[in-house]
Amino acid sequence: MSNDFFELTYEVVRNIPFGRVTSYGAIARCIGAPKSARMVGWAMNKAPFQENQVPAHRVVNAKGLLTGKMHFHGKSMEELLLVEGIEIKDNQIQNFEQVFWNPMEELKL
DNA sequence: GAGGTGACGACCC
DNA sequence: TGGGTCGCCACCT
Repeated sequence: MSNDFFELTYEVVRNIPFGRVTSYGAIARCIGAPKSARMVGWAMNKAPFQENQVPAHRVVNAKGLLTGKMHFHGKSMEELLLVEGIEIKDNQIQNFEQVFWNPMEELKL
């Protein structure tokens, strides 16, 4: 199943707990494709098209920067993350390490 | 059918 | 320490 990559990506993102965020690279590495971080981003692009809702707003780059907020229509990632209690300043997550959620640690695949 | 792009990351200089 | 470049693979033109 070549689509396992996307499936796993969506599943991992879906498992992100409330008030936590993660990075594309972390997910990519968790599914066994550390060099395909970009694919994770592309998967996020396809996420809204999936029937299963994917909290893509909880996924940011390794720096905690909301690079993909422009792709969101309607409410901004900032707003969604702010509701979860995550502080955002200048499109960057404050206390990134604090709110960062490592799929490897929690999922332990 | 081929080339270029992209919600990134890591390596090199 | 910081900036620039390459890699990666699917989707779009």
